[in-house]
Amino acid sequence: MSKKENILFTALALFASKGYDSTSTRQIAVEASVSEGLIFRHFGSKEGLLNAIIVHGISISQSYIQPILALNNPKEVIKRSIQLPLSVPGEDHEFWKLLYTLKWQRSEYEEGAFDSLRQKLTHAFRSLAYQNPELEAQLIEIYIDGLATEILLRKGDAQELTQLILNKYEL
Amino acid sequence: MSKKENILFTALALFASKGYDSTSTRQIAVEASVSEGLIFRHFGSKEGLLNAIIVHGISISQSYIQPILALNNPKEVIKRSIQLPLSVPGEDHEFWKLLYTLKWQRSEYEEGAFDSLRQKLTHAFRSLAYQNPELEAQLIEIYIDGLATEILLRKGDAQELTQLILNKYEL
DNA sequence: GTCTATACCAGGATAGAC
DNA sequence: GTCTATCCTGGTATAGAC
Repeated sequence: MSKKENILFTALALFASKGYDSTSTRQIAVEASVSEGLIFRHFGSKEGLLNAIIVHGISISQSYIQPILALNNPKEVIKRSIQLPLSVPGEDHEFWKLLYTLKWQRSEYEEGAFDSLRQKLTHAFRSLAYQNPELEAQLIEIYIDGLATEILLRKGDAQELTQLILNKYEL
Repeated sequence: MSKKENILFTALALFASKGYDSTSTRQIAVEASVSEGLIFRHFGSKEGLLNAIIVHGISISQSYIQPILALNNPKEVIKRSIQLPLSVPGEDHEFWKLLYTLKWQRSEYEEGAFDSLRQKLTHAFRSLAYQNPELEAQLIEIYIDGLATEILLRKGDAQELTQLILNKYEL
């Protein structure tokens, strides 16, 4: 791993656990075993470092949204969407925790990452003749957020909860 | 309004909009038109100020949870719980936004405010003979969080979404 | 690409007068 | 209770050498 990557992943871990503002570049440098100056050489500013993390994370997250977008069976789309939080690998949890934190802290980061998924869900509900496909899709997003909160914040096992929700849709 | 209260409400507004860490005591002092020293006289530290805000807010929030705890009809308990986010008066929105932000930022603040409500909901579902009352109660909490997010963060009108959820329980 | 040294500012907090 | 003035630390960021 290059020092640049090293800085990026160290910063991600610290931002996720203590928050962006209360993590100092000093600390990132120490934990990553690099000089503080190097952070600024590579990323320009602390904010630049944060952006690099987001960009990297978004591209990773596409990798588990893409497969759902490719599905044809509407029931399968709904099912896989609900299972999404459970299917995110542990190594990506830090990134998602950071993103959820930022969402509340700095509205700029309210994520468009899920826009395409919402559209897909809307279509799925429409083809299943639900009365209000848009709202139903929004509700699935609420489930995703809720399950993510359970997993990321309370470190709970969301398996049962996921199953309960799937049952409600007879999936 | 005393200067002390003035500091408290000004800080609440700033913390809610920009986050705790990136709001300086300097700024609070300016916006509240008091000297910076006064903040520390009254609250000891910036952290102390935050605590005062939380304590004040928690006591307010009891005022809309209490009425639900007093209900006897289980269906009514569920209904009113789901309507909770919609029923929170606009003037309390800032406080809730702050609390949701802190929840992700500093786990200490993961709120026990709703513990009693969760118990009440569990009983309600049990008396309605639901298979898994605990999980069902947890799901209602997810609805509450989701609706709160819609209202507080996206400033959306959660009326339709609330109705959709109520329909699912035939309420 | 990387480190060392350092500038410079803003943060929280305190002292002392009124 | 309140203000003014001030301290000190630690934050981000830059310069210059290797």
